[in-house]
Amino acid sequence: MTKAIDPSCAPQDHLSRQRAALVQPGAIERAAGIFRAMGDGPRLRLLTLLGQGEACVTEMATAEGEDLSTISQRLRVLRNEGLVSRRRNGKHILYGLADQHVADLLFNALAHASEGRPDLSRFRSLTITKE
Amino acid sequence: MTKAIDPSCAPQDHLSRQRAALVQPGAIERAAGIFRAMGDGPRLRLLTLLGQGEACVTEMATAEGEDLSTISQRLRVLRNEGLVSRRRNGKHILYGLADQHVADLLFNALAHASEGRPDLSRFRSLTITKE
DNA sequence: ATCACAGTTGAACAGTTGTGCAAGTGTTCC
DNA sequence: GGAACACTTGCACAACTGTTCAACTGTGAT
Repeated sequence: MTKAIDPSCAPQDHLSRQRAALVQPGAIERAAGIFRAMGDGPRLRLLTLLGQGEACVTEMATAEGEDLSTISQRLRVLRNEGLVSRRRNGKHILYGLADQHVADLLFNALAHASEGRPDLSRFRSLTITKE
Repeated sequence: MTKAIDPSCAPQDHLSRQRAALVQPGAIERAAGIFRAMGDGPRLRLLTLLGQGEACVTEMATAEGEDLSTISQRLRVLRNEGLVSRRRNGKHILYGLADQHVADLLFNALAHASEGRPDLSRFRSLTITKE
């Protein structure tokens, strides 16, 4: 194991000291958890679905052409990271995006992924005007 | 396999039709790839490091107390998703955040993860004023 | 040209994660 | 109460991912 010693590529290493002051240790791990939950195609599709408004599990299952159980499992991951809200409405359970931060994250990534003409203006307005 | 049929929890399913019009199919997969790359503690630490300015691999290795090879492998994942820039400077190779979108994503997630008093104002200004 | 330095890459192994199935809640309606 | 509906959860298995080590590439100095 060849550990690295003495960079010498920068005047002084401003890195390790400053970073510690900027973000508290736990924040990075939690942020990583959020990204990990969003870092899956099927799960991200669910989030974009919810970006257009609340939906029940059955509704999402039909939209995705998937088993109810599968959707529920995906939602569990998103719930564990606090990305979605959940409320019961009679027989159904309605899911939605947890807050504006999540909608922003979603919008930002889609914009970056679309690179150019995403035509997400309608999507953004839909999610922003939600609360 | 119990496929779901007929939601009946919403007036009509506005979901599948609208979503297709909003984001092109490939965008979600690419966005998921971005999130997946950021969804790892060690890799995300690297990005926050780069959020404070460019750094060479050795510098990051010392800051993280890791092997050079390990850091390089992590950077490869970030590079494959277009999250970091790379340029040679003599013996060293300097990495940086690819663009403002990445910095925004990073900032947003850290803000959401810190929930309250992140004190990220300095971080944001550092990354925003970069170009 | 040779040596040291800086970084990359491929392969193998261990740990993690997504999915499908079966069995389990909780709610509404009769 | 009981049946039907709308989910949820635990488990097992396959597929993926991160790390490590060794070998390799490219740059700068002697």
